Amino acid sequence: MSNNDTLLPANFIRQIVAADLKSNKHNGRVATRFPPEPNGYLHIGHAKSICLNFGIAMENNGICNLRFDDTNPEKESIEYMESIERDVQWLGFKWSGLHHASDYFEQLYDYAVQLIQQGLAYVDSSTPEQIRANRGTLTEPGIASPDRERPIAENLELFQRMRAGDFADGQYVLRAKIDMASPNINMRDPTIYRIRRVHHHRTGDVWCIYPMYDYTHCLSDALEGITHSLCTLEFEDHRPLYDWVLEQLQTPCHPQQIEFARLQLEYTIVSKRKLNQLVTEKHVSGWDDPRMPTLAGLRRAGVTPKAIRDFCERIGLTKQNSWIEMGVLEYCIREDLNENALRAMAVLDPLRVVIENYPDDQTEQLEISNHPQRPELGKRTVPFAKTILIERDDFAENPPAKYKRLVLGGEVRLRGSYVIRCNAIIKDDDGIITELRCSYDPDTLGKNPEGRKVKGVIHWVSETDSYPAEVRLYSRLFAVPQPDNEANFLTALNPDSLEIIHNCRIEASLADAQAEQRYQFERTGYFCLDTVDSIDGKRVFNRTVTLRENWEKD
RNA sequence: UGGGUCGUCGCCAAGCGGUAAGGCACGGGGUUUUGAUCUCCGCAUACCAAGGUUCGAAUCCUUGCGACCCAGCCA
Repeated sequence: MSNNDTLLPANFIRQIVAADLKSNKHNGRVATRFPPEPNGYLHIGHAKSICLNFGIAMENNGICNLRFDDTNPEKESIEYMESIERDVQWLGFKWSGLHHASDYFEQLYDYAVQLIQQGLAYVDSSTPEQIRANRGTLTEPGIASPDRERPIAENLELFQRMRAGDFADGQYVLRAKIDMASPNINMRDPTIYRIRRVHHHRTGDVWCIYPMYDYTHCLSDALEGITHSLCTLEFEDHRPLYDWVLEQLQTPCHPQQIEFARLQLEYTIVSKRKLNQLVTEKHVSGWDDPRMPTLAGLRRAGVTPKAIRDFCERIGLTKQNSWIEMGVLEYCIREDLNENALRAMAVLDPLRVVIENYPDDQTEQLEISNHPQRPELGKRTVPFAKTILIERDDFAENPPAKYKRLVLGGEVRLRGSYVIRCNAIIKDDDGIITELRCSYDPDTLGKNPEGRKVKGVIHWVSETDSYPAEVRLYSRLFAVPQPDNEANFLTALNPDSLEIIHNCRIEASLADAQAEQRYQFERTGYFCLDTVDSIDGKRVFNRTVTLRENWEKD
C-alpha cells in the first residue's frame, strides 16, 4: 500500500478503483478522462471533476486524457477549447492524450452502420414533434414510429445518403432500436444521429450529420481504453444506454461509468448557460471577471491552483446532492495565501498624519520582514518620514468599546515602525478630519515601550515615498445562497459585489509588483496585481479574499 | 401515482454488524508589532421515522417519510 492510501481520505470511487485493481479487472490499468464540451469556460464545478479524474489516474499510475466532447458544433468554438486547455494546465494537470470526439466521427459512423446491419438502428423520418409525442410519458410507454420496421437495406442506404447530404436538416434521424416501452425514457429508441449543416470548428464541412452524446461518449471512452468513466449524477439514467451500445458492438473495452454528485457552491452558479448570460449581458466584465466562479475568474482574482485543488479534496466525493458553504473555499484560499503571500502595506482610504517631533527632512529606510513566520522570505525596505498616511478608520474620534487603534491622546504601534501618540485633530470647514498631529517615541523601534502596553498595531505608508494604486474589492457575486432557486437568478445578483477604490497608496516595494505574486496587504486582505487592467504604469490590485475577522465591527 | 438515486452535527464527510473519525463553521482560553497566523479546549447517548433480526444495528430486513434526476434531433 502506498502513502496515498493513508493520506488521502476514502471515497467511494477510490474504493471501486482499488477493488478493481485488486481483482485485476482491467489488467492493472487505470485510465480516466476529463471530457468537457467546448461550449464555455471551465468553472469551479469542473475543477472537482478535473481533480477527480486526473487525481485517480495519478494515484494509481494510470493515465488521464483530455477529451473534447465536440459533437454539437452549434454551441462550440475554438476559443472555448483553448481556454479549457489553458485552465486545465493552470490547475496543475497534464493530460496523457488530447482527443476530440470529432476524431472518432469516421469510426462512429462505421459503428452506426454495424448497428443498422444488426437490425439495431433505423432511419426515422418522424419530426421532432412526432418523436416527442410518441415517446410516451413517465408513466405510459411510447409507441413505435412507422419507420421502426424499415428494412435493413433501406436503412443502410438512407443513412449513407444522410451522410452524403441528400437530405435537409432534420429530415431524418438515426435511432437506436431498443424498447419503446422501457420505464427508462432514455431507452425508448434514442436518437443517435441528426442532420445538421453546421460548420464544425475541427472537421469543417466534412460532415452534415453529427452523433449524439449518448452514442458518442461510450464509444469514445472505449476507443481510448478508458477503465473508469466518471460523470455526474444526472447521467445515471443514461448508464443503461451507455452499456447497451457497448454490448452491441465489438469495441476495444467496456469502461465502467460511475456517477458522483456535482459541486454546488453557495452564493454562486455553475450553469454554463447562466454564466454565459452574465457575460453576454455584461453583468460582469467577462468570463475572467474576478467575481466569476470560472477558473479564469478565480485565477485573475488571485486564487491559487493549489487552493482549488485542496478545496476539491476537502469537499469530498459522494452521490449526495449537497451545498458547500463559501467558507470552505475561502478557508482553502487563505490557508495557502497565509503561508505564501508576501506581506506589504497599502492604505485604502488615506488620512494624513504629521509626526510633529520627527525631523522635517529625515527619511528612515526601515527593514521589515516579508513574512512574520518565514524569515527565509527576506525583508524589504519601507521608507518612514515625518508625514505618513494611515487608514481613515484606524482613527476614531468617538471610539466604540474595545477599540484598539488610534484615538486622541492615545498610542498605537505603526507596524514595523514606531509607537505614535495622537495630540490633535484637524478638520476642514465641513467637520471632516483632514489631518492628525502626532508625536512618536524614538525609543520604540523594534522594541516595546517601557512601563506601558500599546495594544493596537496599524499599517501606514510614507506620504511622499508611496505610490497611487487602484484597488478593487470583490465580494460574492450573488446576495442569496442559492441563486439558482430564484425565479430569475439575475435578481439575486449582489449590487455591491465590486467596490473600486481609486486613491489608495501602496508602499514603495509594491511599485514593481509582479503579476503572479500574491500579497497580503496587512490587516486588509490578500491581493494581487490585475493582469488585464494594470497598464502604462497604472497599478490595479484585486482583492482575492479578506483576512478572517474574528471580532465584532461596530 | 413509471424508472433511477440519496437521507450520519449548522455545512461537508468517514463509517461496510462490535458500541459515532476528520474538516469547515461556531463558542471559550493562551501567544502575537497583522483584531491575521499559531495554539489549547468545547461542540451528535446519536445516525430520516417506525417496527423487526441479533448478545450487539448508523451498518442487515420490512414498512413508511423526505429530497434530487429523467419525457432535447443538448451535453
